[in-house]
Amino acid sequence: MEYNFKEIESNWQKYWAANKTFAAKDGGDKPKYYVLDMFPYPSGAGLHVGHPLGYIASDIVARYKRHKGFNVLHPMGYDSFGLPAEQYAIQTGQHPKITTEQNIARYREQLDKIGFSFDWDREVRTSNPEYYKWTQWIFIQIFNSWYNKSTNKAEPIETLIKVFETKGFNCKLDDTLTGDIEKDLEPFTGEEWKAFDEKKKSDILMNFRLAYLGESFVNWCPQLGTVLANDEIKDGVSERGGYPVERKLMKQWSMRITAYAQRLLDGLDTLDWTESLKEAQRNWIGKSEGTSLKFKVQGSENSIEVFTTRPDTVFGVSFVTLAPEHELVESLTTTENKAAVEAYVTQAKNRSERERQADINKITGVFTGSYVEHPFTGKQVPIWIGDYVLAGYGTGAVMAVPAHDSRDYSFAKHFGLPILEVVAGSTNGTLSEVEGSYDAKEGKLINSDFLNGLEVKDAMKKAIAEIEAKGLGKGKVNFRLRDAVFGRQRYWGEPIPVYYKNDIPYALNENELPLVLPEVDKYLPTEDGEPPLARAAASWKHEGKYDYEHSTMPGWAGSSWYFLRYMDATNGSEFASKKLSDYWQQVDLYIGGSEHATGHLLYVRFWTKFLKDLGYIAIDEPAKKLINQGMIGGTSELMKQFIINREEIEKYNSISKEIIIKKEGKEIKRLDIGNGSEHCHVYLSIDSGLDIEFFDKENKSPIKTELFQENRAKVKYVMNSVLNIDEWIADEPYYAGSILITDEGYWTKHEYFDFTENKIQNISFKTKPVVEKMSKRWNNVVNPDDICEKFGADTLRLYEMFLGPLEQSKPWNTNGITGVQGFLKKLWRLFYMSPSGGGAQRAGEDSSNALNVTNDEPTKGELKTLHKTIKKITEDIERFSFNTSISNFMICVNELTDAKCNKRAILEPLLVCLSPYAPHIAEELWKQLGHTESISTAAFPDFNEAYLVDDNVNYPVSFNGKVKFTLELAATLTTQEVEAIVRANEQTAKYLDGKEPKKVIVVHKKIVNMVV
RNA sequence: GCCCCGGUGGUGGAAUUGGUAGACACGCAGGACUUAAAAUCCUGUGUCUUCGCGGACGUACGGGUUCAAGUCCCGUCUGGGGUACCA
Repeated sequence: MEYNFKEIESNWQKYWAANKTFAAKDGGDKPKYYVLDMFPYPSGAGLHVGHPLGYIASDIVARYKRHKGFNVLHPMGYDSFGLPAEQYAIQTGQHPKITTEQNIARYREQLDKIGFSFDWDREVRTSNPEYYKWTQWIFIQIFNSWYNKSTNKAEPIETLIKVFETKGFNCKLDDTLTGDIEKDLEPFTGEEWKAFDEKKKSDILMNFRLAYLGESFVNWCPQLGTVLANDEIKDGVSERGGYPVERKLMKQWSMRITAYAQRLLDGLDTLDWTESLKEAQRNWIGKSEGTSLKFKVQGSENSIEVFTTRPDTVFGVSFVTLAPEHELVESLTTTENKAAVEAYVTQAKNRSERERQADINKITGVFTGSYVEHPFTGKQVPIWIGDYVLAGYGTGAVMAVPAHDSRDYSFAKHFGLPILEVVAGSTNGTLSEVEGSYDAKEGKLINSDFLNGLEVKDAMKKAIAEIEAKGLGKGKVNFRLRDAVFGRQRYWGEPIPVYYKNDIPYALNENELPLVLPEVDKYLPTEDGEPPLARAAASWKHEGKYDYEHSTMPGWAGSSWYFLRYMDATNGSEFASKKLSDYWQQVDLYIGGSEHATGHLLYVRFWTKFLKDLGYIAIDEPAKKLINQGMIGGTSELMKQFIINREEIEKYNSISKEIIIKKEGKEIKRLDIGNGSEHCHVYLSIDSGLDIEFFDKENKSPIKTELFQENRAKVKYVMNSVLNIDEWIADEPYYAGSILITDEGYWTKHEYFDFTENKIQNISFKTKPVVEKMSKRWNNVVNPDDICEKFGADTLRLYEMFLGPLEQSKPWNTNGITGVQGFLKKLWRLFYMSPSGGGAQRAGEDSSNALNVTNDEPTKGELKTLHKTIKKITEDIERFSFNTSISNFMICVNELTDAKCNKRAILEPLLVCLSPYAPHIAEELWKQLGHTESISTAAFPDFNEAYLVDDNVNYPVSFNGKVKFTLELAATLTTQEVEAIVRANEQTAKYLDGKEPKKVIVVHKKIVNMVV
């Protein structure tokens, strides 16, 4: 019987669905294991072959863990709110819900064909009101919470109100609250608080809420009509669509993720994530320790506070720089500098992110005309304004130490400001006119009064102590991490569950949820720039009269807690019951792309910590172990094409032409191509040495011919860089008029010829593979469906794993896939050996039609093969090395084929080992062996060391580290005995050449090395 | 610039703790079967050298540690990813 993967695969996919084979049980005796794939956004393009890479890996682990006796949760769902569906809705007027549903249906169809063991009963969609009800609910919890620095966790806002009522507020909380807007708060007493009106109370509390409405600079994208988070911008343009982004001051909903900065940083140490990913998060959080320091403005009551990480260099300050947006800019500017400063500030503020990035090396700035006093020397220090100082970081002002900071250095050089050296580094005290600054935190302090002679580290401590003692500032930690902008001026997202009464935002009550996304007539902003939700019917108001919030939540809202929803996907009264979240705990294995490093993976950690603080869940981190699967690139197949010179092509439109094929300058063939004005596609195999020339038949003159190499054949029709011409033409009749030429002959009008006009069977037309991004544009997109159709899902699964290590990026090509399919066929034949011949199929011999598996006792060799395989596969899965396990299966089947082994005692356990990788064929053969239950219920075979023990060891014998020959010796021999035997060996004598070895090293059961 | 990860045959890659470098697979060459093709099977395949036995070289490059280095250390080159006036 033939291995008929199509029938087998569709049968088993139906069986699994009908029997809910992979439904997870919520409890029981088995230990739990939670394997999760990163939430896919169902895009209109469907899945290409790169997407399922991680899903296959996680599916293997899920199936393996089931065999190992775990209760496995392996769910899948859709992050189904998002920009592309909305952009499509704007263009076509079709509701994004419809597009989204179609895309999901397509995704599902593709996923099903690959045979994943997802528990589809738990599917979630973020755009489903049953789901986003709880996203809104969590938002309300965050809104109703503040971060208590003394308990170091989030608490209900009521506890803060209690504090205000009893003690009031003395402004001392401000350095513990890291949001951008609480700075301006005035102190108040408990009595005063009680007397405040509701608006005032609301405004004050807004400074503490973890979800808050605040005015801040945002990344505004006019083309998309919305704000974007930092991680949604790449190179100064929007990640989706590539539109320019500008800075804009806006009132916005934000999340106070900065309150969690330290915990997000500390938590990384407890996670088994890749170092590079953790490093990316650390950089993004960007902790820096330093000190604040006040500089008194001369002739004014004001002082400028700066943040510095180098208090040791305070004696090297030669000027102070303010960000253009700094609040003191106006008051510090002297009359004579006013015009220049105003012009500069206006220009700097209007520069978009993109422009700032583009001329990063362009140094700009302006002098205010004012001075501060140096806090220690009392000398006057000029105040400058420069856009290299960011308003949003630290205090928006820096003390410039050009000798020891490269940015200050360039600024000083550009404007001719003094450079004062205070750390003797590599230049040893003679820097002044040397190129560049000395930024290293090493060396002894000079020219620095009480710091002189100290090492940088000690000088820092002493400087901070002195600054604090003088009341000029204090030690401080700063984070680069910004609060996350939460509002989006878009339609296709979760409505923010807030309404406004007398200009005060109120959260909805839980029983009012979900706040369902209203219908609108258009998905565009209104004429006066309000978000699309402002188009909702006039009746869409809270209690019929109060406006709802018009912005919606960002894409990351729904994905920040979805892993919890899978635990209890249909719960109507809670986001997930405590009982079930306690049972399922953390995700044990999370697989997804590294592009989520500073977005999703930071937000999901933030929300997890928040929910834990309020006692809703027991875990502090969402995923214990995380693997980033590598990107799959595309392989394009370039065709070598000859065309008429582009400038002259018009001229030859109606002239009858032919092409001349030349070999080593000599003409070997002429082919008539008629007088059509359409392009004649003339292609030459990439490995050919022939030359092609167009020829004008009417004027009997050659036509200027060019080589063109931009055309890409659809990769679907190319295997090992050989184009399947017949398939290609059948699918793309546009190319039917082409001429394809190789050294063996040519193809034209659906027939093959050699150069003497004889019809031939085929030619091997070669294309040139180049690695590019997988994209429709390059004709190199490969769909998993096509591969499943042609080779089967099991082959696809194995091949994706066989390509290389999961975490490594690699281009897709289908070259090796036949080897993987060959392996499955070979496995199949072990079960269907012809009773007469057995093993290797002789040429022309049919495989047996009946299953032919015996109950004979396996030999020692067969057992060794099996147990070696069990051992390796187990080790490989445990360390997520899937490519090597495929190799090991191949070795196993090769050995069993050589041994002509068709014994049940060997083949049965082998099937269980293989079933996580190639589940369909394993199920089918398992059933044929007489089992009535799914193979997924079988226990993973135990590996028995006893079968692997060899009687003999093949010792490589080396001389000075170079292996010369091997000796098979009994494993029981001691190292001394081995040495004696090797010394006595006649081959040894040859290499020793009569000399006595200086030293002999024998590593037991490993190697012998003689030093001569 | 800074941070992270890589560099092994014609190709994808293997070598888990320093112990026979190139497993497994593709491709290629030759052969078997076939009217032919497909499918399948067998043999060979790192480079150089030799008729052959064999020998020499070989994991980006240059050094080092070691009886022994793809693996550890130092320096250089190079590819990919992240990030960037964050004081």
